[in-house]
Amino acid sequence: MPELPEVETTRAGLAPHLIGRRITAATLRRPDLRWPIPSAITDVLPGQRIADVRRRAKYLLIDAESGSALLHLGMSGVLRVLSPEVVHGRHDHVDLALDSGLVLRFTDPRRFGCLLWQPAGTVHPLLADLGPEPLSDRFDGDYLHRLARRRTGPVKGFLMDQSVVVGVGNIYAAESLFLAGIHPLRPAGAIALARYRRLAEAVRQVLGHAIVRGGTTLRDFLAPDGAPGYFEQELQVYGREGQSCRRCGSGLRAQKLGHRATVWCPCCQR
DNA sequence: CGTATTCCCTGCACGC
DNA sequence: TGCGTGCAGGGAATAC
Repeated sequence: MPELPEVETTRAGLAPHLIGRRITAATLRRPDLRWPIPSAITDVLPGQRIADVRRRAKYLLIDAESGSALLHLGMSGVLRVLSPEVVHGRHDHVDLALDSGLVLRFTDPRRFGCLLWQPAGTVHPLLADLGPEPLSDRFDGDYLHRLARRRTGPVKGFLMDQSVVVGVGNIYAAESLFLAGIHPLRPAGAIALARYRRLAEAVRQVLGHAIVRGGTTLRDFLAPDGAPGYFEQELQVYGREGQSCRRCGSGLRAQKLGHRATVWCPCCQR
């Protein structure tokens, strides 16, 4: 389940294969993923050179001359650079052929991902209202504290709101709150500045560490080179319901928040 | 505006 | 062995 570190890992893995290459063809094996794939992908993109591969939030942008292909991996999306001789499977929905002779293949069994088009000089609506990058200078405890003022909902949901800060999904929200010692159900507006400073630092630390580790592998995420990440071995609370806290030994508690599993340590998180 | 809920989709783990 | 059920989850859309 790609969150920001997995997307960043994918970006870094793809970039050397893509930057400077020309796209020679686009093959769609179905017309849509989460949304219809725009005609520009087959009509405009082929023939263009890739200038850069960027990430914004959990989106990947493949910058070509007249615009960018905008990709989201959703829950189960994988991008790989392969020899075109590799036989495609049932969920290999899109191939972008490169002048290197290789293909960029987008696989997504659950089809929560998307492939869209952002014309040069425009910002796609999906990117228009996103919050700051968690690893940028715009994100810190003062910023979180200011934004949380009128929020009465649980801090976990606040932290996962992509208009507040991008890239923090269910796994890293749980881990960051554990590291900061904050109870995930505490109302966002009822947390002091000092604790938000701690939380912002925890988010940076957890995400930064996960990127270094190559992303968390759960179920169906693989990095572009096929090497699984192994951050999951270091998870403190996520997926550990009923087990004991690695720090204090207390039994970890769990509850549904919205539709998301939420796990915390009743002793370490207040 | 903020908050809670629903929905999209498939593969897998589970129980009988 | 096979079937049904529940679950996983990003985030847009919807309803208050």
